[in-house]
Amino acid sequence: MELESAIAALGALAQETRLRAFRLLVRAGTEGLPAGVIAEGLDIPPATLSFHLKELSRAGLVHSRREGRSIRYTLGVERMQELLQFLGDDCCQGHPELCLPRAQPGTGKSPR
Amino acid sequence: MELESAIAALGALAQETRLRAFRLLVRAGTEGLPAGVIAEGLDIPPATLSFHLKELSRAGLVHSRREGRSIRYTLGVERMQELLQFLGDDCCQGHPELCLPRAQPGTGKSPR
DNA sequence: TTTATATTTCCACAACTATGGAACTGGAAT
DNA sequence: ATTCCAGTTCCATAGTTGTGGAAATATAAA
Repeated sequence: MELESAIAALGALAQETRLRAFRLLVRAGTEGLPAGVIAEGLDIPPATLSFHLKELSRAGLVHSRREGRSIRYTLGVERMQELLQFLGDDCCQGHPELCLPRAQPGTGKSPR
Repeated sequence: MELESAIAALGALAQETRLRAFRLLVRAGTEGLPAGVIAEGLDIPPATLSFHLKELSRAGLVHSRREGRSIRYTLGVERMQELLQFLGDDCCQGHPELCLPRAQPGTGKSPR
């Protein structure tokens, strides 16, 4: 991953509304969620959500497709993976134990 | 990790100069680097670097200590780990293979 | 074709962020 | 004490980002 795309991805996530939307999509898994459901979940006006989804989309962190009259958003998994990889790069090569989290079952507070 | 600190960390990294400085520190490992060396490596004026290091520091992504007349910066490993963990949360609980990168030896282009 | 629903685009305004020169502070050397 | 060196703080300025109402667009239903 290039520096530029990493910056775009990090910038996209560095904002409350977008980070929340992103996490909803992380949890929604492969089927994703329609914009309206996200707006409702976050309790923000549609214009505002649309602005933020566009930003996440520019960064490649979400994808969207029309589905009847709604538009369904899904997580951009590849980009997310690249980002995590990128952040860990080089650190891990010297000290894997320090930087990369493992998929640890019981560790996380899950976000609500 | 809380949403707020995640936003602070992501925001701190979402800027070219800071992301570069951060990566220098990732590669520098536990001994870190004095500010002057970073400024030189990034080729920016000290006032500008100072501004950015402060930002990284506010986010907990770097630590600093005076050492003679220079100030040595080191990676804030714990915070970095928390952030990676946070981004993977919930995704991993359903589909570990999708989200978390493993420490893969031959995969990375190393950043320069 | 008219009407309703879902979402986006447009726009203006306020708030925040980055840049770097100049002045300042802390520590070491003479 | 004075001078030098490393880094920080201060400040003005330019640029970027977030907000949400109103208007526009696309699809589906009556």
